[in-house]
Amino acid sequence: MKNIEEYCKDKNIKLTPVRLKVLELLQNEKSGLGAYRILDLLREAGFNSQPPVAYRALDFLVEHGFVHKIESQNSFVACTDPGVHHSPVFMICKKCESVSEAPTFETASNISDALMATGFNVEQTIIEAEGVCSTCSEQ
Amino acid sequence: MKNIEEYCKDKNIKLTPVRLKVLELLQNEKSGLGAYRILDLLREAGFNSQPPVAYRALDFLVEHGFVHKIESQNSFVACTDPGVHHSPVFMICKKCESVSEAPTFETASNISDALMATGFNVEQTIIEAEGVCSTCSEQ
DNA sequence: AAACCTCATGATATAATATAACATTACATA
DNA sequence: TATGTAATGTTATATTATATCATGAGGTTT
Repeated sequence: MKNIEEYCKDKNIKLTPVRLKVLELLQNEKSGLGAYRILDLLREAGFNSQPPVAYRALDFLVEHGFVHKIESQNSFVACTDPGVHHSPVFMICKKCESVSEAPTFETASNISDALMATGFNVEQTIIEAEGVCSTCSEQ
Repeated sequence: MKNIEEYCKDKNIKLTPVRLKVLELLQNEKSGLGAYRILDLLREAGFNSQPPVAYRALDFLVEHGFVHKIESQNSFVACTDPGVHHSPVFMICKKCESVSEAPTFETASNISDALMATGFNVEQTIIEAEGVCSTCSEQ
């Protein structure tokens, strides 16, 4: 959170009440949350609950790297390393539904390198692994 | 196509007219097609055009690896190497909108290895790179 | 202070993507 | 023929996302 507050101050952008609330909701969850789930939770917390409210907050948070979208789920998770530019790799557990961001491996950027070598100019990568997390595997 | 026909014969599964048509539509496209675009094209070709028709055909084709879903676009592309099990890596061009399947790099499976080493049991990976293709870069 | 600008929010409607559920058909084979 | 299974037909609806226009809140300029 301190990273985020500093980042906002530096860039002169505003973490308004809705935005902050959405960020907190995501930070309290191990799974990804869909926009309409977030909307429900916002309503419970006394916020206005029309879809654009949630989507605008999410757009803002994603744009600034505070939140990531999980494309294979149409869901959102809080970034575990906000303010630091990175190419996230997600591990999605089929059993407990947790979504965790893997520590950035060299191999992630190796993919970009390999693609770049074929002439394709990579700007962004989306990497999501589905499987079973270590905790669930042990059981 | 020969691969696909053999595969179907071997596994005793049926490439019915709608399924074949959807596959052909995708094979003729460099971009990903959305389900409702496919639905329109099916209608033009004289097929029944209710959403489940397209989604069922797509489910079948994806299940058997003849088609891949591009998660970041909610679109579908024909597989360039059907019948051969692989973890595809897609290159999505922002300019011409082409979607191409990268030749399978070792680095792709390296990601799995790296994640496995952390204790996460990978079953499937989704890897999509957004950027500019070599053709568009040259211009 | 008044006028103005910009960004954020409010509010309504609708677009785009996807599936549930149940009825019907087609074809293999017992 | 009857019976089972997979595929298709059909209707309705769920889920995800955006367009559009109106209003408000807070600065900056005049």
